[in-house]
Amino acid sequence: MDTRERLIESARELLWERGYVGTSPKAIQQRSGAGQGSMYHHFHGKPDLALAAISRSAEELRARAEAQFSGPGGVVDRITAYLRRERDVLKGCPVGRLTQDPEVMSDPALRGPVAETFAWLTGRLAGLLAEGREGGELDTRLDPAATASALVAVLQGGYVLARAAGSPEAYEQAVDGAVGLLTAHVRRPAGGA
Amino acid sequence: MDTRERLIESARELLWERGYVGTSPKAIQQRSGAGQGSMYHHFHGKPDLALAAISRSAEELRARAEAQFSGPGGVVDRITAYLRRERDVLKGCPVGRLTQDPEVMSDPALRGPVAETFAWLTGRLAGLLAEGREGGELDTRLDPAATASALVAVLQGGYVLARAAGSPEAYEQAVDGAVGLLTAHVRRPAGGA
DNA sequence: GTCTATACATTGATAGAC
DNA sequence: GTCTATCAATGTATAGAC
Repeated sequence: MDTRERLIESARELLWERGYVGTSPKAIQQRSGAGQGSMYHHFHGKPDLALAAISRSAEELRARAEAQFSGPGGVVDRITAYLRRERDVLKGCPVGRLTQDPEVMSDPALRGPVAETFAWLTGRLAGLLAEGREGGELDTRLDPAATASALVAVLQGGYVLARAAGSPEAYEQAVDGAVGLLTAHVRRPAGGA
Repeated sequence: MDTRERLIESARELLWERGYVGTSPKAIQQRSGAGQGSMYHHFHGKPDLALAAISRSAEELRARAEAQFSGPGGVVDRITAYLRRERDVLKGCPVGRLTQDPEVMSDPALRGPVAETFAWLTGRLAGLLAEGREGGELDTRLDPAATASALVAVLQGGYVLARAAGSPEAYEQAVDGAVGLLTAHVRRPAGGA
C-alpha cells in the first residue's frame, strides 16, 4: 500500500472512531506513518483528505449492503440477513456517524456522499419491499417507502443504543423488534431463491 | 439567571450543536457572557461543566418523555404521541448525540447519564407495551422489550436520516413506518383515557 | 465572584531543503 | 515525494490582582 493509500485508510479509521472535528492531520500522519509534507503533497488539506476517506466509506457501505440485497432468498430473508449481518456494532456506522459532525454537514462536498448513501439505501430497501408486496410475500397495507426508512433508522438508532449501553445486545434487541414487527406483515413464505 | 446557570445552559446548547470535542471552554464563556476566571471559579474544568450540562439534558429528556407516556389515551395513542411530538429534528437528540463522542463514552462520569437515559426510556416503553398487551389492546405475539428498543432506535435513527437528507421529512417517514408496523399488532382500539 | 495576564500543547498549514 | 523548520490561531488551563 503506497503512502497516499495509507493516508486515506488512516483517515477513514480516525473519522470512524473520532469524527471530523476530533481528527487532526497530525493524528492521520502518525497512524499512516507519513510525514507532514507527505500528506500535504498528496492532498490539499484536511477537507480534501476527508473527502477521499468519506467517499470510500460510502462506497464500501453501499457495496456491502448490495451484497445482502442481491443475495439468495425471499425479500424478507434478504432484508433480515442485511439487518443481522455481522457488524462492528460498538464502533457505529462509519457514514451515519458523520451526520453528527457540524463541519461535515456544513460543507456540501463532504456532506454529499453521506446524503447520497442514505438516499440510495432507503430507496433500495423500499424497492425490495415493493417487490415483496407485488409478489404476494408481503401484506398490501405495508408502505414500502415509510417501512424502508424505519428499517434504516432502526439500524442507525441501534448503534446509538448499543454505544449507550456499552453492549452490542442493545443493537440486536432493536433489530429483533423490527424483524418481529415486519413479520406480522408476511402473508406467505417466499418462493425460494 | 446567574452566571453559573448561564454557563450550564450555554454548555448544553454547544454540546448539542457541536458535541464534546467540538466545544471549547472559550466558546462556552463567550456564549454565556462569562469570563475565563468566572468559569473556572464555578467548575473545575471542561469535564465538570459538561457533566452538569449532560445531567440536565438527560433529566429534561426524561421529563418530556414522561409527559407523553403518562398522558391520556390508550397505550398505542400515547406511544404515537411521543413519537410524533414536535421536535427540533434537524438538531438531533441532545443525549443520543453524545454516544458518538469518544471522550464522553470513555469517561464513566459523563457516560453515566447517557446510559441511564436510554435504559430508562426503553424500559418505560417496554412497560407500556406490556400493559397494552395484557389489557388486550396489543397482539400477544408482540415482544415488549424488543419492540421498545426498536421504537427508540427509530427515533434516534430518524434524526440521523433527517440530518443526512437535510430535512425533517426523513424523520417523519421513519416514524410513519414504525407506527404502520406497530398498528398491525393492534387487536382492538384502546378503552379510552 | 470576576477580571486580566500568562503558559504550554495542539491544530492546520506553509516554506524550502533534499 | 518526503523531510524538517516555522507559524499564527486555538484549546485548556493556572496565577494573582481586584
